[in-house]
Amino acid sequence: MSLRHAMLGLLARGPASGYDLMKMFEISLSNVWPATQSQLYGELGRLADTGLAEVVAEGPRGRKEYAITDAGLAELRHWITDVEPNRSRRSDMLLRVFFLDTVEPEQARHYLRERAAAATEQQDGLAKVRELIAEGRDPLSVYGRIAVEWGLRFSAMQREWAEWAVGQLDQLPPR
Amino acid sequence: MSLRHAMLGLLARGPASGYDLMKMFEISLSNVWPATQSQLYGELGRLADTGLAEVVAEGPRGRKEYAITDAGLAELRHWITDVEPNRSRRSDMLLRVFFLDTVEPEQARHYLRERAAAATEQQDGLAKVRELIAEGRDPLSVYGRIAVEWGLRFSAMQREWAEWAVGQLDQLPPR
DNA sequence: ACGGACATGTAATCGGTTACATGATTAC
DNA sequence: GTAATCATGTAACCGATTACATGTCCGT
Repeated sequence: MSLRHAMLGLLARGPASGYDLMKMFEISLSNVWPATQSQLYGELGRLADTGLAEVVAEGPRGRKEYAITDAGLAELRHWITDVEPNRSRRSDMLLRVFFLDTVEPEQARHYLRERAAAATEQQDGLAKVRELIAEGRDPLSVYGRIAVEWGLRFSAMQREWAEWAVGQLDQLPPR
Repeated sequence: MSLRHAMLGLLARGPASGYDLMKMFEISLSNVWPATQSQLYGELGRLADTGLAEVVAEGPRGRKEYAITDAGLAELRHWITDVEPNRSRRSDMLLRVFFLDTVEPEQARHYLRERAAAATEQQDGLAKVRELIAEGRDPLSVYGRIAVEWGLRFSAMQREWAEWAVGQLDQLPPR
């Protein structure tokens, strides 16, 4: 139930409407926990029903502003400190590697080179993000940089791995 | 629709029953694309309906052995070479990092140390797997080693990142 | 004879995606 | 006036998980 906790996390920074949350997800959480508009409105209702958030203001166009409750904050903290993060993650990229023996070695090589290129691209994008948030000693900046650093290290690892893997293909017997 | 392709990939190595596939998923694919028994039987039916696989033998206890068809092999190869892998994905581990400012710095430190420990554990497990499959120039061994290497590099990266991140927390102002 | 492995299936539920549907307010 | 943005909601569908349900064969 991580969507619920992602929403509680954002609401912990201040009251927001469904529409506000939607933009926050797009801007800062899209790489870590994407969510659709439908999902957000549905879950906001459930959050209010279970007392983890409440409507604190109504505005134009039917706008409803929600705030996290004490129970919601407690639930958020419980999730962060007491719930073990999921270990395994599905990867269709890696799944293809398992079955690369069903295509020509030349296509396998191409596949791995493409992975390296994609990783480089991602790395370049994140490097720019890091520059933008290089300042700030406040908790939000510090934790933001830690998250971005994960992405940078991940894409660097993936690029190096893919380049190494291309070299490994020389071991293959002629087909 | 990666489950379908994972199954086609396994069937490409030879005919198998639902029960056989189940064990193969548990043993070799559980870290990359877990699947449940129900899912496998359901998808096997659809694979047969759409002509990507077919029943080639029936055995005791109602056992049905499936083989990949030419259409299935074509679909598998198409998926490997022409379909772009999903780039990023959901990580509740990283999501928690975004909201570490809602708990005490000491708990944040603990969270990150636990990530480092979990990564070390995973790394040790994979190192043992690598030893077991160190031999072999055949495609299956080569691609298997490439996949395991990804896991090793990933867990190494995660451990180093988590250790680095703990150090970053010294930047935080006293709470 | 019996237990463990082999073997297949269905139903309920859940979280997520896509598409549909509607309308108010604001800036130009 | 009108286009962009703000704003909320519902319905259908899909893939994955959990639980239920049933029965057979093989080794000891």
